[in-house]
Amino acid sequence: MNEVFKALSHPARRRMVAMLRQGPLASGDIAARFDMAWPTVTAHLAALKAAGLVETERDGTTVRYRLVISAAEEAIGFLLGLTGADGVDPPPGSEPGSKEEEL
Amino acid sequence: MNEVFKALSHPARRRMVAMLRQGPLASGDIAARFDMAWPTVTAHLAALKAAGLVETERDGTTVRYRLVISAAEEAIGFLLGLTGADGVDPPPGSEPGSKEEEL
DNA sequence: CTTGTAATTAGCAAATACACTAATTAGTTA
DNA sequence: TAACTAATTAGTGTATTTGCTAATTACAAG
Repeated sequence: MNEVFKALSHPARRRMVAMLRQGPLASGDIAARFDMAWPTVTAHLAALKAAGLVETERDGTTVRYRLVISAAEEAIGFLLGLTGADGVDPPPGSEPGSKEEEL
Repeated sequence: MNEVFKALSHPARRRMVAMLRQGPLASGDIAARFDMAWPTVTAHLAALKAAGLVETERDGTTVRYRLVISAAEEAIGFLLGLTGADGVDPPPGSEPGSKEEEL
């Protein structure tokens, strides 16, 4: 959960995640859409991967990155808890018996 | 939006936000629940305030912090876009005419 | 106006995060 | 094996973040 929020704390990484919503992309295709060096992009992708937000698949020499929705849903769970949306567990400590994985 | 995600990228700040869900709290009351120096807590609260996630109100010598839900909803909007939830704007670039405030 | 409590600001050190270039690995093809 | 493309890893410099202690501001009461 912490890794997820940390990963989403950088605008470039949020852009990457948004891009991948439309479907998997090769590392180089992603890098081409950013105004930074490819290795920098690789590092950002590695952060997303460490957070579980993306998965990779190798196809020949290219590596394709795919979005993993379930990881993003952790973050949604936390935020929806804040809004008081019904049917969602309140944040830890606010009520007995919460999952305590969060924060 | 960026400030919001950056603010939520630290576990202590997420805890603070979660605590405030139950209602406003004085700076000192918040600090007392953390294992760090009060000025450090003040700095975290300042980050939350800069992100628009909390507001302050002075009452005598005490300063009370209150959660601002609407700021958190920005982040929710981004994340819900990722999940493909219906009725939510897709992330910028994925479709023409999106608001472009995000990322 | 002095004292006491609440809270923030200043100033600093240590740790993280970011971006770059150069070097390296992985895989394909001649 | 040599050459070429795709991608990552290494190494480095700088900037930001995080936490601390000490000093300061803001109010209320005596």
